[in-house]
Amino acid sequence: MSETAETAAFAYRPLYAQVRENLVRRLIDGAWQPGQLIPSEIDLAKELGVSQGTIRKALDAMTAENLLIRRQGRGTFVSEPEESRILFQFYRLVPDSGARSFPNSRILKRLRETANEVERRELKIAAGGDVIRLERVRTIDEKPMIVETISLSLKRFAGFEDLETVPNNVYRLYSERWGITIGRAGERLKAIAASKADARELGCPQGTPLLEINRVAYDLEGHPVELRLSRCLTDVVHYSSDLR
Amino acid sequence: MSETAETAAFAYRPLYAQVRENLVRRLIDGAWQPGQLIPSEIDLAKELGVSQGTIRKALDAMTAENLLIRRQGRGTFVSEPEESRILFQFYRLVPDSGARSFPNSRILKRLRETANEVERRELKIAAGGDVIRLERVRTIDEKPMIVETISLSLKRFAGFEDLETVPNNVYRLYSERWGITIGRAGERLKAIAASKADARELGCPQGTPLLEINRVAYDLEGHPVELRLSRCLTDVVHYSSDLR
DNA sequence: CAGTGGTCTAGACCACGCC
DNA sequence: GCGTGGTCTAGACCACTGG
Repeated sequence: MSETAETAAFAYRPLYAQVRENLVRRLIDGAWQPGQLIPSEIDLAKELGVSQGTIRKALDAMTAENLLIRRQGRGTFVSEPEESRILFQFYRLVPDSGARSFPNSRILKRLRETANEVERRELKIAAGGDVIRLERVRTIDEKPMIVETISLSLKRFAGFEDLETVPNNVYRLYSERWGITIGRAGERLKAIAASKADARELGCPQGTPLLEINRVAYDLEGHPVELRLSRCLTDVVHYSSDLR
Repeated sequence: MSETAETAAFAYRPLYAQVRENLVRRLIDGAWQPGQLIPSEIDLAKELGVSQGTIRKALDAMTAENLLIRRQGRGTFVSEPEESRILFQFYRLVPDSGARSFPNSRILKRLRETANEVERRELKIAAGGDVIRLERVRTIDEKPMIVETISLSLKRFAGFEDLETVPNNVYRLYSERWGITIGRAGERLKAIAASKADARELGCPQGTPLLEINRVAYDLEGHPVELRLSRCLTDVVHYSSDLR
């Protein structure tokens, strides 16, 4: 561990940051699987030759990033994408009533296409590269609420075409089938008018104001993985955002 | 400090949490003013009779909440509401180009009214209580982009009626004039159609899709302070949200 | 150079979960 | 009772700032 600090005199990096990088690498490489109990602080400290306090600082940082979950008396676990906390981490549309419910999905289309300009730019796909384009409608209490298009690089998600079904929780699918964990996402929101096609799927008049959510999701290494364009009816739900 | 821990056997609270509470109180009471250099870790440790590490943990927590700014070699300072970091903390509308610019404001109305039902509920105002209602248009590069209504409890903001002018940055005004610091805010977003009045102010056709932002802002004690309803044209700007 | 916050260590004790 | 993470302490050294 410490050799790195000594040889890297050009750019000083704290020990705990190096430890964190080492441990995140284990998640990326799949050495530590979602749900798994990882070694105790003391064992990790012995293994890496640093103090327990330094290990703790790295683990605390990863916990703050939702990569790990610590349970006093039990141990430290790798976060699972199906946990409700993670489930809602990337899903900010909530009913006005406040009760958080998760939508169901119905797939409209699943196509393999050549990546368009936006997809090439956002997903860093080379010219001529292919994408999987997934169109689906999401319903809350049977009522269509969201129509969305999901784009994935076929290079990154080899074999997506051959899947029999696409589950509701695709982030869990990414994790289980391709070992890709979504670490963070950025969303850009606008208000738009419903197109003819959107209106048909959502059962609303053409031109109805919709909330457009343009999401790019990134893996643990910070590479863009998924592009998602959602159009949402917001008559009985809203997008919730906390500023602090 | 420690007496609290001993007498409060019913509900254990870590020392650093008690220290944090003690220090936040100094901000609320105005003993520590925005921009001020606060005592060093060592001095605080001596004063409160705890170790430097415990002080550090409290200060780090407050730094994470944007209440303090720590500068290695210089000291720890109280955050100022006019700093650009804080300025953009509560302002998530950015030009599609990415260059972050701050809008100007033009006041349309400033009224004293009896609080309506929504204001009473969100701002915890008793029946019959009064509010200041502020209507303004915000422009980016001279172009009207946002029309918004700000509601404040008159009880909390005594003398607001008598102000000669209302500045663009009202959070700084709250801080300087009434010693109220906004600590966090919650926003609920919807897509709506422009009303006749909104359309006139924004120079767009009636029915144009607008992004509606419903914000409740809270002070350091967690009490609601400001209610704000914004309607935004999102043709050249978008609302930016980071999920992690 | 002195003083500040930032890192790292070592060790003690506490609260919690499980057997 | 034992092992886990959580808290608290004390002290050393490093990196940065300003006079």
